[in-house]
Amino acid sequence: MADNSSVGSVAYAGVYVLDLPLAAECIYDYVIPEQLAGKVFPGTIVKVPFSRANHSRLAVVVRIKDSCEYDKVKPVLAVATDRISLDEEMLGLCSFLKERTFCTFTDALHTVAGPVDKIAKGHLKAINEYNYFLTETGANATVRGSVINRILSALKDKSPLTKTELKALGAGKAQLDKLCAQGLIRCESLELFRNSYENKANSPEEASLSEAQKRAYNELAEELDSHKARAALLYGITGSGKTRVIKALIDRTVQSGRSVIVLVPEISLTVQTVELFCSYYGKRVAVLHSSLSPAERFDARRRIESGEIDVVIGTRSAIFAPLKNLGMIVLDEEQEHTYKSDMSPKYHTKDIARYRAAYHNAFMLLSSATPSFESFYKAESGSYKLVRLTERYGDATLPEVIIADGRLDAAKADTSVIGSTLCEEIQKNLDRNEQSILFVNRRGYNNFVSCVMCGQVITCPNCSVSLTLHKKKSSVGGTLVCHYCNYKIPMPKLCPSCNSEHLSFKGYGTQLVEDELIQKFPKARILRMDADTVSGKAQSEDAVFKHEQILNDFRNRKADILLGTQMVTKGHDFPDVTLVGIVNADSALYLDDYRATERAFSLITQVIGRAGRASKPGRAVIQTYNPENETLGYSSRQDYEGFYNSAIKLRRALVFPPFCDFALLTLSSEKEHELFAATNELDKRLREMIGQSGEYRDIAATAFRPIEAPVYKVNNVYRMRLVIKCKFTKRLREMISILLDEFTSKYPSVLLSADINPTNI
DNA sequence: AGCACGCCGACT
DNA sequence: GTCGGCGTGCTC
Repeated sequence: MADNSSVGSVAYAGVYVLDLPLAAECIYDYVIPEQLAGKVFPGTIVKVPFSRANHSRLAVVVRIKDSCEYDKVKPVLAVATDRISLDEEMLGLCSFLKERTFCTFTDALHTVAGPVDKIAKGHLKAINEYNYFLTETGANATVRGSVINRILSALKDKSPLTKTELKALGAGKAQLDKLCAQGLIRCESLELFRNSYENKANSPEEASLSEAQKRAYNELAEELDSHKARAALLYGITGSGKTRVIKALIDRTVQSGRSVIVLVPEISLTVQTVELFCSYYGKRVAVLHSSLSPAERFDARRRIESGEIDVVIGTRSAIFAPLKNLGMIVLDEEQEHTYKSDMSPKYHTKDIARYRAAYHNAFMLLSSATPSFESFYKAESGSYKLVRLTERYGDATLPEVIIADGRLDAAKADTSVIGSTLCEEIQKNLDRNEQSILFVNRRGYNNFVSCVMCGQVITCPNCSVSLTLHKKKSSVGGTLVCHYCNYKIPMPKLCPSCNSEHLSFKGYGTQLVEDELIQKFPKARILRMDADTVSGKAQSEDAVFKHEQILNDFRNRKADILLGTQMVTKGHDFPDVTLVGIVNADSALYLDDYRATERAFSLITQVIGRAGRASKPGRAVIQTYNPENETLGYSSRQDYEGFYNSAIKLRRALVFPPFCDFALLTLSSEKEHELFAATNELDKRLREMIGQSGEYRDIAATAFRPIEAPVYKVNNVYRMRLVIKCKFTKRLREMISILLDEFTSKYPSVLLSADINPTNI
């Protein structure tokens, strides 16, 4: 134990020890020994002795103080690394994440600063390019050993040469080291950054802004120039040219010497936007997204930290890009659910953006054609500046929307998935040699296989969902696939439970629609884009590539019809597409989530927006059995504000977001009995806490009864949910923390996690 | 008595 | 998480 009664000022470091479970995590105090005086600051990564065994552990210093109540303080062992430390903003972000998402400090640290522990241990290093120069001694030297001679004469021709180039001449590491030691050559290492986007740089033509765009730009520039942590919502209909306005604002920010983060919902869906920015800003831009390797990610961080980057573009984790002097943060398509992290820490990018904007006095710009109700409400009520772009740019006009009533075909006993109206429109497009896009909500062929005799649906043995049939065009057999755990079996010929050969196939996905298209339009060239055609694994690097390839093929007119899932609906600009079809709008409209209509509106509006983006007029065919549906009406008129005004009344009346928050507690376990016991006790304890005489009766929260998760079992893990309607205050966070603490120790086999304002309820 | 095993609680 | 402490219960 340190003797802290001696003279002089004794300093203590308050630290978070890494890799502790949530229950053990708190700020531990360690005394800073004399030899480390002046070397330990908030943000320093240190080694400390921990637990009875005093194993050396990594820890992050979060504060320095000159006294300490605890009487058994141990000393800090050492500064773990000088390669990396956290600045004030990063430390603040870690605490912010920990407090609001109930994650461990270590989880927060990884999210904010990357694999700090690996970097500290030297597992992740920059790749160095070694350059060898000929010294004066070397230039005058005459050597025989044939390899050495070759090295020197090569360097006499051209200096420097890289290690790789010299190795090609047969030079080994030992020989190079020896020559260096003899002073004949000298070596300089240069950090080499792996940057896969570098080759995308070129100089595109500058586009000038339309009058409407200029007005929007001027209004937003005023907010940007204020150097205050202001926020604005750029609400612009599809095709109004929001990206041009944003580009102009980025220019302005960069010109004023400040940096920018541009966030996009998904890189593979926004390749065009990313390429556009890369081409404008060249080497001053860094691209960050989830399919980068740890090494590429590390390099990108180094480039950003070194100050050579003005613009970072990326998906949600790019919000943590360590840019200094941030001037603006843009969230493009701000309503997209991908901005909410689905893994611990379950943060919302917008909250982090607000934090960083406040820290830097930067401007936060949200942009969307179909803003989230939360954002539009804030814009309407004045906390965000609201800027509208209400006309399509250039000659483009809004597409004509045709609602195709599926009941009419059904009455004619037509069981086709592609109804008569949509068929006619596709045919017209094929005749005129114009392109069409079809949106189908689901992948696979049929998503329900059941037995006509015994009624059993073939389900996944690991999950409580039906298996989806996947098969090649018009072939027999095929594979049954679970879309949750990827369990696969060959399609059985007989019912697995009663051996009957009468199986029925219901529900359809992209593969069946593709098949039907081939039958109806044998001459049409069709491209299908869904998770299966893009790649087996949707998140691999390959996926980005295949994605791009399909889209490029379509843009280059190698196909007449592009058919696919959500992927086909996002901001791609296809000038020759004059028809879009939504094969089944009902599947989006009737979900039991309170935000289902909001999402359906957004989806349908986006799909419609794909048609007629250039000078040719476009049409959109929406197939539905509910042509009178209100949401459908609003989206077919592209009337966001009408939709918002009607829906917000209901939200207000029911006290739903944005007028309240939801906290979702999920309990999961492989052991169903223990899950039940834990769920009941959690329910009881929660009601006690917020009840009449409970210690948290002041927080005005309503707890709903625990229910099974929408998919009760996934990968043999059972899941129960408990929803609390509340205001997300400090008191509420405190209560949830206590619940989490109590339960992790009491039910070790049950995992309890909290998610604030989850994307689905 | 001596030790294997499992549960619990502490960790600055 | 990881460790040690300590109870239980079995074995030499």
